[in-house]
Amino acid sequence: MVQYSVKQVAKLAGVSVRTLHLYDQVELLKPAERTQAGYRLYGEAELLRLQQILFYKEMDIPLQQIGIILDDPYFDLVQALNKHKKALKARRNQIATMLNTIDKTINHLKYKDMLNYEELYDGFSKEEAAAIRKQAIEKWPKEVDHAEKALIKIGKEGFKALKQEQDDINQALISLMNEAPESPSVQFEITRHYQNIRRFWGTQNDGNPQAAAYAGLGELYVADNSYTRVNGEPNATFALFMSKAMKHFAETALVN
Amino acid sequence: MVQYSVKQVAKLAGVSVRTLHLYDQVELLKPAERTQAGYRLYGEAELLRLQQILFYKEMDIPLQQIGIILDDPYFDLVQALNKHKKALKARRNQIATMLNTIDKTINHLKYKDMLNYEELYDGFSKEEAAAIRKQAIEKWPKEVDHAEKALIKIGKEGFKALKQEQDDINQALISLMNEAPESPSVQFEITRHYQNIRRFWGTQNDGNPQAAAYAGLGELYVADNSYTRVNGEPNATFALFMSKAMKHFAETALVN
DNA sequence: GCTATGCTATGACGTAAGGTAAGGGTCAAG
DNA sequence: CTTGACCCTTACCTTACGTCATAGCATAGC
Repeated sequence: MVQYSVKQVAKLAGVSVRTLHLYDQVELLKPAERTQAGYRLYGEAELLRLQQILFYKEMDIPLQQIGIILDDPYFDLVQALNKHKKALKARRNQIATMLNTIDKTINHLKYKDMLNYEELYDGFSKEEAAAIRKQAIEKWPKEVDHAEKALIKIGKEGFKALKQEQDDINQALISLMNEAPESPSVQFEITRHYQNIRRFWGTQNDGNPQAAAYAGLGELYVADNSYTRVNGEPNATFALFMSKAMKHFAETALVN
Repeated sequence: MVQYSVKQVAKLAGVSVRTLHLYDQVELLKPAERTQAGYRLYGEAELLRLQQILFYKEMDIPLQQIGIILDDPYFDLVQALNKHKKALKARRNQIATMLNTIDKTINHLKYKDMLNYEELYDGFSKEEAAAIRKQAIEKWPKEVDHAEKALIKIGKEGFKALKQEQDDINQALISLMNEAPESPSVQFEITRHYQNIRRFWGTQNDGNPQAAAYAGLGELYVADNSYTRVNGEPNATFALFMSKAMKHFAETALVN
């Protein structure tokens, strides 16, 4: 009968001694016996059980559950695994969403100060050009070319009109800042705001993806309020107001 | 100047009161002031900051980091986000691996006792048929049909030969159980084992994916040792031995 | 027998982001 | 003046260990 000490087991299985102490304490893996001095001694059977524990641990199954799996012969393992699988999938989707948000934010920050496109957007202020370009990049991170061609196609006059209307809408919204973001008057202007934004975003699809994107843009305004300016100055309160109004709009008007 | 109590802020932002207490404690979000009685009072600015906190929290960024992002104007946010993105991607891939393992295990468990295919595998024992079918399903979960057609195509004689060799290899390995799993003699038999298994797995691709799959099969043997039988009885020690030998083989011989 | 070195034991604290009480003030309405 | 809703702080619980701190045991060399 071969016997192994904690350190030997730890090395064989690639875990720490502390882990073995813990597993002993929570009754997940007890040593086969103890020496007079209290040293833990493990046999082959325990090594096997440890392998099984690690097998399930690889799937991120909590230790408690592993104990049940290994000790309760009537446990419905398939059902438990399916449930766990569902949880993992949810987590995976959540991470995918976070990655999207991060990408958007990075693009946002990266191109925020990119103000050197005079030759392309000749005739507009640097700030205007950068704003347009940024919004394009946020929508089509890898298709900036396409976006810029589209903007050029609009032409200077078309773009100026677009910009004029955006300013117009902004002024209207600023004057409504004391109203509730959900109030009809605000939501009316928000509708115009949305329509105008959509021209930059193209018209590929409508409904839910657009709703989420629009609400997300509102959140972005809050995270970086240099976007929402009042009389040329970044204004945090206006940013918050806009994000609330946009969120409300997305959740009501844009629900398909 | 509008003031909000904890409960009001909590409701507005969709967080718990406890969370506000915590953020106060860790200096992430302090109330604008306190009443005589010690009640927390928040203003619009704090509401905005809370929105920003939640914005970053959505990306799973730790609170400590969020504090730095919001308070240190020289913090390189883009770099930090890129780093975080990398971590998230790693986590995503890890979850993908776990989902694969779970799928394999579920299939393994599900079809383990499916022994009613006499008509298809006529002439072989039920156990043999089930074993074949299970391995097929593990490799092609959604292409069992195809797999079974392939097996039929091999024909009874071919299959019997395959089975014979498998038994042969098993006997050889059992007799080598006292050797080290990494020893040349064991690894030689493992090579045969691998070749034979590969016939069930097809020959689509070789190299690393195969290596991981083979090592994974070894782990599966440990998790359910009814696979590795000695004289018809499940044998845990043999399972452990096999998994070690297969892992070693995968890590040395199968490295491209 | 003594000691240096290495292994082992238990106990306890820390981690992240809160949940969940316990025990006790505060405030406005009736 | 009481009631109910709200607020406060303190503190323990969660996961799966890492990291000491302190102290007992084992073995090899002298």
